[in-house]
Amino acid sequence: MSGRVVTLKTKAKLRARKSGTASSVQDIVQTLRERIARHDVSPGAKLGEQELAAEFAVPRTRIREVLGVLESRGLIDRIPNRGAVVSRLELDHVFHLYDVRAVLEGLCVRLATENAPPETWDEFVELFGAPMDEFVANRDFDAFIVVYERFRRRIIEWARNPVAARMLDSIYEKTNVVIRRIVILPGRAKEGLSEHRAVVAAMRAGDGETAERLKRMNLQNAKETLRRFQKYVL
Amino acid sequence: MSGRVVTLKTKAKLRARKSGTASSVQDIVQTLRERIARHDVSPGAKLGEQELAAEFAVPRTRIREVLGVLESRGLIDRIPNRGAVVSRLELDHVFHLYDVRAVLEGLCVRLATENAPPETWDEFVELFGAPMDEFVANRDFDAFIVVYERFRRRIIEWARNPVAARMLDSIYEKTNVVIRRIVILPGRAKEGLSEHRAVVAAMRAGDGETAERLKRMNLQNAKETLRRFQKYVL
DNA sequence: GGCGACAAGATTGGCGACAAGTTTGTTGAC
DNA sequence: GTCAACAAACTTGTCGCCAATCTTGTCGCC
Repeated sequence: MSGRVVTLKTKAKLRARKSGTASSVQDIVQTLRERIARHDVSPGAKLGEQELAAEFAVPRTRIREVLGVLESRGLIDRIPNRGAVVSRLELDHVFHLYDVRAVLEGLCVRLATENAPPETWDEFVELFGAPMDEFVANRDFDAFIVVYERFRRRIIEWARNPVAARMLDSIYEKTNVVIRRIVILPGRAKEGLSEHRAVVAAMRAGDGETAERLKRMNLQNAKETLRRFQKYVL
Repeated sequence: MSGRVVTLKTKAKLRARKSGTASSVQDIVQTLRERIARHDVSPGAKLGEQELAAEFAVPRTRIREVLGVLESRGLIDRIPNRGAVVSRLELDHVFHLYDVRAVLEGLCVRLATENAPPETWDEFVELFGAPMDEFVANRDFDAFIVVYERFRRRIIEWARNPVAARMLDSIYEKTNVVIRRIVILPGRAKEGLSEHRAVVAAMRAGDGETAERLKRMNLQNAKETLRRFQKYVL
């Protein structure tokens, strides 16, 4: 009896030592989320339970729970008795996501304008000026996107609406790849930049309603560009 | 050895025969969802795993999975090693839900106006006329709400945007109770009715933008009423 | 009498083993 | 040579057991 207990304890220790610390469900979800978002695993690829269990050195039950979370977020599809595959992004679905994103970001822009002191946006008046012009001229889209995401996060932060924040998060994690493909489309970065200047100006002036309308137009335009160049994106 | 196998098979058969068919995860989720939405179990009530396992005659593991789904939908809170309780609706949270609901339903109203043939809305021009007036006069709020929900479902159906549909669904399942408490507030039913007449009229005329704006105003007004009478609602 | 500590009971968490189903590879006949 | 049927290996689905943690009740001390 005591021998068995020792065996269990030993196993636990071994596992803990072997891979540093045992990964929690949340950790694994986060890792896989990033992989899917960055297309490290391509859509349609199969996610085997045993495979993942071996990689993360955790029991299969835990992987199963992870896959449940990923499924509820709509990142993977599970077919009974056949396993889990990374969801494919249908073009129609992307359009649906963009329509929803437009109204939600519009809402957040308006709320943020109401909640934040106007000086908050000076930083972005500055950034969306000369620096971003230079990024566009140099085709430095990485720097371009970094600034965008910073703006996005700041808006959500000041909107102070966790419900909207959660929903937008689930949209971003599905469309991250698409966003990167849209900005490199001809003329889109420049166009998006001037649209954002208008948004930020309205926010700085404290005009939430206008900022909302402009933000929605901005995303409708992005969607329209996507529609025109869909052959090159998906 | 073979005796053990027989035991297991016998048990399975017994379970299958005893309770008809074994409930699937989805079935149990649906049942609990309704209970929570209808306040059959009050917020703050504890949901014991063994208790539920006994009630539905399924292994505890399945209940665990069910609780996982309910948690990801935000219907329950799980405290490690202490169990699951039905989430309380904070007033602030309700306001956040209403802001998001306003823009999402606004979107759906606009899309539905664009997608559906105008005659689609004749049914509701009719219903929102004399019949609903009568319901308000008689304080028949149940009939009143039935018509509203029919309208809501029709809008979502014609909006043809599964993303928005899903998000609105998760909002409704949390605010169902609140909706019922708002319509009985003094004057709110009558006010809401006239607002809806305007919405339907715009939809019938094919003016999606106006319909969207009116729908958003409608929900902002509902929220405002809720704010004024918050003491009596929560 | 009240408060703190300890032990017993109960509940949740984690895991490995077994069962069911699917895919793949092989063998046989047409 | 091709197709179908069967078998074996592998993958997913289900379940019950054991460990960890919290709750509760009791006892002893201040």
